Amino acid sequence: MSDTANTRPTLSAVAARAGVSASTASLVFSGSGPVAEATRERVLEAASALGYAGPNPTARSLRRGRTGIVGVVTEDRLGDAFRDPINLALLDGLGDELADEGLGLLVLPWSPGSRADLAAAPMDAAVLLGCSADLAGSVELLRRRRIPLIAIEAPPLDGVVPIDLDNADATRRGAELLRELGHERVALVTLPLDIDRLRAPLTPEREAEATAYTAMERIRGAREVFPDATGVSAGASTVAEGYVAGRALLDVPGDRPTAIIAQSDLLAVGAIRAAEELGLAVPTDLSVLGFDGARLDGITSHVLTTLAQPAVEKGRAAGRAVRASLVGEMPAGVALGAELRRGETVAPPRA
Amino acid sequence: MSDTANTRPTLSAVAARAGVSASTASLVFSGSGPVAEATRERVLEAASALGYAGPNPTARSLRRGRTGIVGVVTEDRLGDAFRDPINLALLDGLGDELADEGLGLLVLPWSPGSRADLAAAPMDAAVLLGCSADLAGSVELLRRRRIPLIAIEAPPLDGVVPIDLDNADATRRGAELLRELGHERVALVTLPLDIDRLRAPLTPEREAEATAYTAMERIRGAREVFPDATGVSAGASTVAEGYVAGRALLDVPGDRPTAIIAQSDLLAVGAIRAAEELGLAVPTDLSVLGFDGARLDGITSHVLTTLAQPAVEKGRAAGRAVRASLVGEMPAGVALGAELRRGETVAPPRA
DNA sequence: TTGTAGGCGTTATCAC
DNA sequence: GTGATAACGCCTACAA
Repeated sequence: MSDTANTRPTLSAVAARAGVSASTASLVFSGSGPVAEATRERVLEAASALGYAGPNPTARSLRRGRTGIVGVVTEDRLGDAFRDPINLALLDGLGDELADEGLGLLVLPWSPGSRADLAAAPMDAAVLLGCSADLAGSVELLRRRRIPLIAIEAPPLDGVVPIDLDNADATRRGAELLRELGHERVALVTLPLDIDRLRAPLTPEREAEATAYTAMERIRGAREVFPDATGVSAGASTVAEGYVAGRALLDVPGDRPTAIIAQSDLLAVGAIRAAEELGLAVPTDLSVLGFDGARLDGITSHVLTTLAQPAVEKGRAAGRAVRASLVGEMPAGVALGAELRRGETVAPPRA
Repeated sequence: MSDTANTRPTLSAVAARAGVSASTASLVFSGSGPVAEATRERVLEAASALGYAGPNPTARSLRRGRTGIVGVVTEDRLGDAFRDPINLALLDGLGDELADEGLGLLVLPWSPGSRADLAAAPMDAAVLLGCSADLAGSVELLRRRRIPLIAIEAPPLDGVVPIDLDNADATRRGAELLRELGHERVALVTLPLDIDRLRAPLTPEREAEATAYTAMERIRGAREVFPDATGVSAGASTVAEGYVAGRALLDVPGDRPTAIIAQSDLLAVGAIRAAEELGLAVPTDLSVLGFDGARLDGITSHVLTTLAQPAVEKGRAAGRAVRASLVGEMPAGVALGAELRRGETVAPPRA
């Protein structure tokens, strides 16, 4: 048994066995330079004899100054971040765009529960996903590392490339539709306002302390049309939470809202279920507006009237920005738009 | 402006500025060794003056022989792999278990569409996720790299630590329940049989060439009770696919099956919808058995009779196996069991 | 076409 | 407590 049996073979071991120098062997594997056919074969033979699996990625990274890894920072536990269909679509787009470059995704949860060590994670660039103001700390850290930063729907941050959605404007357009139909009492079901994800009525105090950028932008857009609109914040973007929120808004004495602006389609579906359980027909007794426009497997509902966002394209745009920043460019930010898609869940209020 | 303005500062730059040696500065950051308080402060001061963000992760990895990264190899595009609630739960468990150790997850899709470069990805261990026989090639590669391998529900592979579920036995127990109730014509709706994910009737030929281990094990378990059972394979584990499969099985002339064994809850829900659309009541006209037992947000259905599997625990077990293998142990495999959970979707066949 | 030399940024070891 | 030295495994000028 040879003495190299137990330790990973190195390039020089292979070179030695093949009777060439390490640099020549290196050329065989990197392909960046001419090597005589005979030499190449001897090297490959030595490699397979030794069980050499190719250059050590870490050493190569150090030498080249590139890891081939892109970090994806999420504000949830892994599973939760990926439970949102919009994030999944985004991930598809991002993954596609990066896979071509041989870049891998390193998932970095940055939530109160478990937070990855952003200081120690090897990466060439990072995409900030469920962005809120709470991210400021992590951004600071990554910036010191001089890691190019791409943020999806985040408040403007110095030196961070924004991939934005017109959350406020899109919501405003949706709200205008409701107003044109004659609605006046409109309630909101929002995404979580911060990492505490408290499920509770909106209050000026809570809004003042909110950190979730997307949620706040959508609220802002709604208020441009219905300045006094209030409502409840959900604990997550799920049908179950939408249902709870819907009950809270609809199962009340006195005047109910005639329309609900939900900040995601899942929340909208939940609200609709709450309404129907209370004997309210959608859209005759209650109009419901959603947000996202992603296909929801297995969740039956009316055809939602919703603000459809280009989620896959968001991911692609982020991927392109990552690639640009890796070749030293400072990529321009991207602003994407959501589109009002007319379904069957809004109508004039009952006379 | 100093001449170090444009390049990432290094540990020795910091050391130089603080007037100490690199090794001493290193101790300040790694904390592994005694450093005089005054020295420490001077070093930290120099670091912040230079904008040093801590030791370069790649260099550290090279030196320490550890990257702090665990690869997760999936057989789908990212988005698709994470669309399955079972995988999400598993990821939660795995992430939890690894986060404590400061280990990050590097997602490596290994599908015909986009396959990560398993030879070049830095990692200390890998978890094989949507495992099928097609993985053999990638396993071979990773094994040559001497990377500890943990496989979730995979066919036995030399040197790979298995985290198994009793797919065959659990399905058999479910099938036995159906037989005891008096069912004789039982049809299967299976998970995809291979990476082609063809949606089509089961045939001996297709089964012979199938590579998806979990699907085949569950088929095997069903056949222990209903040796002649046949059915259709779905193109994915979704309600939509379950619906299509259900139509194919139920919307036929002649004797319909009186029971369906679906290989996931999503498929089961789809099959139930197909049945009801055809005017068949569940469970009176048709019994449906699911698999998984995960909570499905927003997907309303009967309370499923299903084989509930410990998905989070699967992830945790994999995480523990990873940790063990990183300290040089060869972890024992783990065998987990699914439990028959009686819901309201099975009943005796109509007389 | 091949080899030599040097360094990527750290940290472990061992002296002092 | 601190510092010199070497090594982790590879790649790339440059020289031969």
